[in-house]
This record gives sequence, structure tokens and C-alpha cells, in this order.
Amino acid sequence: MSKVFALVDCNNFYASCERVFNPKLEGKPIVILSNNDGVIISRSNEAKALGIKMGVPVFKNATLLEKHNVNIFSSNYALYGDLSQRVMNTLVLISPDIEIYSIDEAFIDISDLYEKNFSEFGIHIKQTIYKWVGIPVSVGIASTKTLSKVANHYAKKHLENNGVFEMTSPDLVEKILKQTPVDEVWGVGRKYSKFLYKNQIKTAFDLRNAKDSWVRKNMSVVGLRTVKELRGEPCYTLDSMPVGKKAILTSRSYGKPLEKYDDVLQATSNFVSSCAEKLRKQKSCARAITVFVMTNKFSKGPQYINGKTIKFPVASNDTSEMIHYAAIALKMIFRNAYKYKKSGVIVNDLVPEENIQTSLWDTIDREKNKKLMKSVDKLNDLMGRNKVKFAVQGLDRKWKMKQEQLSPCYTTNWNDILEIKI
DNA sequence: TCTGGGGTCCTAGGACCC
DNA sequence: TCTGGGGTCCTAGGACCC
Repeated sequence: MSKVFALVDCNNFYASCERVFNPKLEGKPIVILSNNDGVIISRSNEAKALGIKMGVPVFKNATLLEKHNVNIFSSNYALYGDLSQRVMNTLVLISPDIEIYSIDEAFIDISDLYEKNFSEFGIHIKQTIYKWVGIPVSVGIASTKTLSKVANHYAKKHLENNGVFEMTSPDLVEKILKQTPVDEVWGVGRKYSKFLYKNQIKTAFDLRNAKDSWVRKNMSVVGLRTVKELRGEPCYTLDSMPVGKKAILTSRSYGKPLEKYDDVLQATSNFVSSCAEKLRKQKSCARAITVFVMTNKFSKGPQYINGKTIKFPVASNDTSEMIHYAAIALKMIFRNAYKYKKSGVIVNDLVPEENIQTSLWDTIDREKNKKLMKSVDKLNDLMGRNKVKFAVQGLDRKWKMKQEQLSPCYTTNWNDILEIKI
């Protein structure tokens, strides 16, 4: 029984989100900036047409942006996250066999679709999401996930297909793979595409015909899977059960460089708090915490980058305990006389909350602390993020990031709700 | 002035053991 | 020249994704 996958991918997702509640932006160039308003991470088609590149610092695009009056937004993850959920909820209603792959895309297994009219189904998906949520999507349909990615890419580039492209017939697959540059294949990144080009493998079709042993040797089993998928042999199935994360990371570049230990500690303990919250949300505890700091790699000054991992005596998701160990780690790596630009916290070695191994020598009243954390989470849920926090997290937020072009949180903040003037 | 953040998986090589 | 061999576990680093 052969498989059929549909990949539903939102077009220029962040830029499209900004348009949903601000129709004046329709047809106008839009770019979205990363945290700290650093680089461009999403562009509307109009912005792409102007030659504005992805991942390029804003200041390097300043003239272009100004000249064409491009609408610039700081990233607004509260808005994007909420709209993403609406898109996914809609998809689940249409077809429950779904894997949410990222904030803006999902795979659907449509192998058993009634009457096998895949293209028509794709159009139905596209129209429904646009009508209900206001986000335009593209749909790629093929017999493996990797091929459905190729099909989706093709749909986006060739608008005559109305954003839906079915690539199920072998002849068509061959034809499209021949026109697909190898670097556009899912799983082929910068390093591999350079390597493949050097070896005369330039299209997805060339890669499909590469020798298994050669691929295995040079691109590991992961590369071999990609090749097999290009041949129509599914190696990846639909992963519909969201599993708990294996590691959780919170890090930020600071709005301005910090030099004092206390300031870096303040920033870092806020990241710990965020990691701890995420742990409690997925009902996990961590057995270890890593703290890292770094200077600005783009500046000319002295550079320093270091990290330290500390294992907990007992797996934990308690903010105060985690801050305690994070501070120890930070103390070990912190050096004076550097201008720190970024720090971060990774919690790893995660275990389910209910089966943590306690220690004989444990002196902490874990039940009491658990209740405390529960109350803190409840209050913050009710009254807004970080309304209740630990003193070390500070109030002055010297590290806070730049967000000068933030759009309103139309859907997640009552104060930002859309007003309609008649 | 100004260069993001959050993940996964695989492999090579070292430590350790018998 | 050559210094035992083989297994397992862990970690760091590299590739990729969005």
C-alpha cells in the first residue's frame, strides 16, 4: 500500500500574520526582524522581489528598506504562535492524521483519501484555512515527506498551480527533480550542497541517482534516507504524537553589552526561570543545567565564549534550585573585563516528573517547593508573564532586547484588541 | 550604533572495563 | 616498524531543520 503525504506550509508566515489584522499591508512589502531587531527573518513576496535577502542584518539593507518604504516589524511571537495554533486546529478538523512539524507547517497522511482526488483535497485545505484564519498556505503532495517538500516548493514558485501541487506520477516526479537544485532538497544544507556540487551532483535528480554506498560514506545514514525518499521509498513516517522535548534552551542577545557579573546573572536567571517554566509545562525534570556566555563575535574587542554544565543531585524543575546551580556555573565561567553580548541556559537529560530518582541525602522539602512553583505558575498565567518572580531576576532588565517595531498582540492581549471605527 | 533563537540526530573518539 | 583486543558508554562537535 503506497503512501501519500501532503505538506501544508504557510506562505511567508510571519509576514502573513502581520497582514491578517492589518489589511492595509496587502500588496505592500513587509519584513519581520529577529529578536533584538537584528536580522531579517521573514519577507513578503513584494519584499523578496525587491531583492531583500533572508538572514541579513537590517542595517545592511537600510537604503533598500527606506527607498521602497518597506513595512518593518519586530517579531511578535505571541501573535504568530496564536495564529499558528488556529491554522493547526483548522487542519486537524479537516484531516486528523497530522504531524505538526513547525510553527508554520504540517504533514498530513492522505493515503486513504476517499476517491484519491488529492489535488482537490489540497485546494480544499488551502481555501478553508484562508477563509477561517486568513493565512495563505501552499500544499505539496507526494509519496514521501521529502518529495512532498519538493512539491510544496514547486507550488510556491509556480503560482499557476494556485498553491497546490500534486507530484504523484513517476514521470512528473522525474521532471520536477531534474529542475530542482540539490541545495533545495530537505536535508541538504550548506555544507552538503557545496560538497555535492563539487562531485557533479547538482540537481535533486542527480542526488537520487547517486550510489548508496557513496552517500552512506559521505553523508551518513541521514543522507541515505534523503536519497531513498527522493526515490519514493518512505523512510520517515508521520510522527503525530508530540513527544516531550529532550533539551530546552533559552538564550538571548542583550539589547546592549553587559560587563558586570550581577547584570549577567540577572539576565541568566531570567532564562533559567523560562526553562523551568517550560519544564513544568511538559511535566519534566532536568538532571543537568548548562550555562553559557559569549561576547559579540562581530565586534573587534577581546572575545570570550565559555559554558559550564552542572549535574543536579536530584532531577529538578524548581526555579529557585535551578537558579542556585546556574549561578554556581556562571561564577565558574565569568571573567571580568569582557563585554558580554549574550548568555543562555540549556537544561538537558530530561526525565518525566513523576519518576525522578530521589537521593538519600536530599535535604530539600520537594513537596513544599512543588506547591510553591504551582502557585507561581498559576499567578503568572492569570496576571501575565513574570508578574511573580525571584529577586535575582531583577526589575531593571538591563539586558532587555530591542523591539522597536512591535505590532499589537491582537489576539492575546485585551489591550491590543482590534478596534473598528465606523 | 546595529548581525536571532530553539531544536534534532548522528558520529568519532576518549574513558573505562575485562 | 612493532607496544593486546574488543566491548560499552559518554560527550563534544558537526550536520541539518524551521
